Amino acid sequence: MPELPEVETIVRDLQSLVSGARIEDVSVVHPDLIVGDPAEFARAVVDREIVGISRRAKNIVIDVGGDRLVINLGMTGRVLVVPAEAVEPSHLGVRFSLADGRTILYQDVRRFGRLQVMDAATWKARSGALGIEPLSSEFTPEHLYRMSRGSRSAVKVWLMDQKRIVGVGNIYANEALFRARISPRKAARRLSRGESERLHAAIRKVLQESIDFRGTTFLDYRDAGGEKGAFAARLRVYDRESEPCLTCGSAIRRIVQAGRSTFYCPLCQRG
DNA sequence: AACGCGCCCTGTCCGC
DNA sequence: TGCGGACAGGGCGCGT
Repeated sequence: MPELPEVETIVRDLQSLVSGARIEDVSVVHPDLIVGDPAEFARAVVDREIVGISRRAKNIVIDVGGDRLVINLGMTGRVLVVPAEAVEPSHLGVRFSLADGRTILYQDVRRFGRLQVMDAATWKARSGALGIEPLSSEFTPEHLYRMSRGSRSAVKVWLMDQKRIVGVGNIYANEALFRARISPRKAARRLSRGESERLHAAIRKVLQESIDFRGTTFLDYRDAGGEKGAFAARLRVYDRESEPCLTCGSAIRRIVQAGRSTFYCPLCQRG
């Protein structure tokens, strides 16, 4: 479900809500969500303090005093901070009871998400295998241009590969290509320097704008307080099949690439 | 080695 | 009203 802006929003929420909190108890309701042994997972986080919270790609990374609790939300995962008396939601996966009485809930209807505890060195290696952060200063137009050389994949599919650029999923791949006026079918290696520059700028702009609006709620996404993001109203092509292009009025088209829906304007995004 | 596909799972919506 | 099929912010493991 969540792409970079949604995960970033949750991480910032968690930073203000639970930094410094102590985890007093853990109960794993759905063991299939845990990578590794669930009992070991519970032991590794109980009686630990939440020292820091950060985002890497689409992962929430919680420093529990050396070890890292890494949460990937899959399609429908939510991390919710709730008061002691709160009614628990359906599809509860993991419950973290805090010493102050509040609870952090991991909820996931489809259970595509995963939670894992690992030591800092293991996490460092895992993180190193992921692609570049698109909002970092290391990510430049030149970087995008060079990475795309040699890839025969359609640029839309290429953009979603987390080993290259992280955090861009189906919604923002569609939106960035529309803003850059590039056809989603174009082979990545055929991007010109000018197109690489436009795409680089469009990726950063759409991700940053969405963060400013606390992410896109298409169906399931909620922030750590259970609220929807407001960016859905600002999407220009995603889920707008047959509706008029906001630039030229042409009907937005939907095609399928690598099993995922692609939305684009056939006029604004030619060649 | 890069790339495409099927699969993991539940819920919702649409057409018949 | 019921039922089958398609589809939904992701990612892994497989085959070629």
